[in-house]
Amino acid sequence: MAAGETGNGRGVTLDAVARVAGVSRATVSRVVNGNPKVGEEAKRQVERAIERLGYVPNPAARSLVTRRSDSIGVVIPEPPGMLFGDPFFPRLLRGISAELSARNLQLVLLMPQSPAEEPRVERYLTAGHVDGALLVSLHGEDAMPAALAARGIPVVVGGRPPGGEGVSYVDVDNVGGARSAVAHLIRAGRRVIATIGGPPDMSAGIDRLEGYRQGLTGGGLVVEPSLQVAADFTQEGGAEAMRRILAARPDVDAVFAASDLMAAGAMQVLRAADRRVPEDVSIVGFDDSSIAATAEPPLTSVRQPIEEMGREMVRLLLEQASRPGSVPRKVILATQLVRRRSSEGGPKR
Amino acid sequence: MAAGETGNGRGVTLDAVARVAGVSRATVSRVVNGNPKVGEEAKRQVERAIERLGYVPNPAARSLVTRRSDSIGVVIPEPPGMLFGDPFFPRLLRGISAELSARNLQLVLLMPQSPAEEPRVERYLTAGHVDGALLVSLHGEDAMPAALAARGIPVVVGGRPPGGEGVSYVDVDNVGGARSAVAHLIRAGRRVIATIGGPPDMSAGIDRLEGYRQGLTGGGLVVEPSLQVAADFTQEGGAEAMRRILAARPDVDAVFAASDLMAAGAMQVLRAADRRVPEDVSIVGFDDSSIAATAEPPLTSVRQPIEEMGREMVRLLLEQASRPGSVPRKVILATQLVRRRSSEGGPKR
DNA sequence: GCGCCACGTGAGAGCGCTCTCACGATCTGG
DNA sequence: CCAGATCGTGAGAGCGCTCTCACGTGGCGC
Repeated sequence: MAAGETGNGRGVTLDAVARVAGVSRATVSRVVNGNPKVGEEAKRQVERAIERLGYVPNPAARSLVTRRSDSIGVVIPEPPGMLFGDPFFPRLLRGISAELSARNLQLVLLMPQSPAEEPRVERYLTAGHVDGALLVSLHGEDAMPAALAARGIPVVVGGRPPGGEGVSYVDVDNVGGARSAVAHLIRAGRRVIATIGGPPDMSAGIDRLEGYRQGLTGGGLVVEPSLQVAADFTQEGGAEAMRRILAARPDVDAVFAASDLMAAGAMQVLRAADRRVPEDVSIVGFDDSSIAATAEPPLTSVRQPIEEMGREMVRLLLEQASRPGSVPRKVILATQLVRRRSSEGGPKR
Repeated sequence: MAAGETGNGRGVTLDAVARVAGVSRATVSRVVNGNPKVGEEAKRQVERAIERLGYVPNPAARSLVTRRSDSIGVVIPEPPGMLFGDPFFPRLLRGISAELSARNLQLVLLMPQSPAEEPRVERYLTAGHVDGALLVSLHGEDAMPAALAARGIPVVVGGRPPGGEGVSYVDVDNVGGARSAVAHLIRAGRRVIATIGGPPDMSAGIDRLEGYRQGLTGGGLVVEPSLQVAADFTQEGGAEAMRRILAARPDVDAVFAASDLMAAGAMQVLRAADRRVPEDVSIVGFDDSSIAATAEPPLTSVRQPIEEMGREMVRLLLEQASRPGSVPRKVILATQLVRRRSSEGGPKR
């Protein structure tokens, strides 16, 4: 009686509970699902029986009749996940997970490790395993959002989809973040401001470049092609870009890098070229990842609310699922400039 | 006929396929599941019908009868996941995901964000949603592995569980990695080697400290308490520990930090104290995370095969699931020292 | 030439749950 | 005091699939 009384619940069915409680299956089901139309006495009996038998509903059986799976798929293609070296990925997942578990939904993670695996993922998502899907944005045009939407499964994309905008998405304000970074540099007296951009086929790259241009124009400076170099978000790419910039424009006195990793690469090159940061060249990165605080000097960077992005994706998805056929919506979350030493003080002159 | 012929498969049942193909449900089921006992002609007909109708099996219905879910749960408690600031977490997930999808299994991610959520997770795992569970190791004693095992659900832990060893686990060779780091420092002529350890309630902390001691002893040096300071794997913790070490042992000429983040913190403090790295003080970290390469000077570090750890966890889990009641096994994966500038050259003398 | 053995196939019984519907009992209003 | 509404409950019909079992049918050995 001490132990073993409450089994593990596996194999205990609704029917068994009903028998023990002396009621019908329907009544037990009502109790389990919180249906108010149950008498006091019956409810008590059922609860006791459930407790005693350690009953746990069989999810498959339930799902079979309700036609819901109570879980949603999160698709993160391999390369982007790794690119942002830093906690981007875990933080996004964390936000998504938090919002999901608050609603008693489960998270099925799908990581196609190559384009070849995408059909598999798509098949999985459309087979009814999930009630909706969250996709993190991908390079260039991606057919998946549209394909899923066409099959009637609710979809929300994280990060503005580079292709069309026929799908709901959540993104951080890349344009605004970049703009404020540049404005900050101008305010500090910098006048020859270069940018190391991201890949031109990713919206984060495109939008941050756009913000850079707006920042210059807004500050009364002119946009010059010789000050713009695209890279790939990696440290090595950032270093290479910085070399090119130094060669073309030795008079550069500030750099806005579209990622912290690229900023770190740029800083190495500047150091090798005997340019002091921030005295000779000011630097601002993007992401406010852990290397920003670690760098020497600590890197001014644009912080993005990644957890919040995850949460918002879930909210948008559920909203979408609750009324099918509604028009795609987009949500843009504000970014924030975090000032550190790499952009301190005015120019040397 | 051009479009719309193949629907999305939702709502198309086995029965519908059977009718179109002119066979029974059983035969269709056989074809779908690759049962060889089906005639050529029938098989062809069925395949055609499946294609035409866009049939996709209903996972819930299948799961209801097979009593398998074809998915496994991965439990990652919040704090540890974030602690290793760097790609530890995504990389592990990537390894797990790769191995899982090769076997056509799905990954359900559970991130209890506080101990209060653990019962929820446990209930989920035992309700039959998953065929097995992968847990990443946790602080101190954790009841979950035992609880799950008791309820008959296969479990594999990532990282040696600090408590008992009554459960299968996969870990990297923390002891060996730390030992080789210290051996490397000794070989370079260092004699006063301090360590900044991890939390003493985490196996990674314990084992790396043990490896440090073995390294010293193996190199003919003595283990001195004044050279050992425990921290929490964070950069700030590493900095604080370094200050303590400098105060107690100004003669220190090398530091083995149990994480790269702590090594970075230590380097900042050394720089502030006008000690050159590596000339005055050599440093080796652990994890070989992205900040190791980014640091200035680049940080020598112990690399761990994280993806492989994920893959191995899956293998072990499936092995365990295939024969229930088998004894717990453990798998230890080798680590590798990656040399960079932070430990270059001999001592200054 | 007859029994026997594959072999391919179909009928049908569930898997455990939800949900509609019908029913008796109790309550309300005129 | 009775019609009608209200409430709690149970019976039963599936949800879509797998799998056992039994049933032809043809080929083979002796």
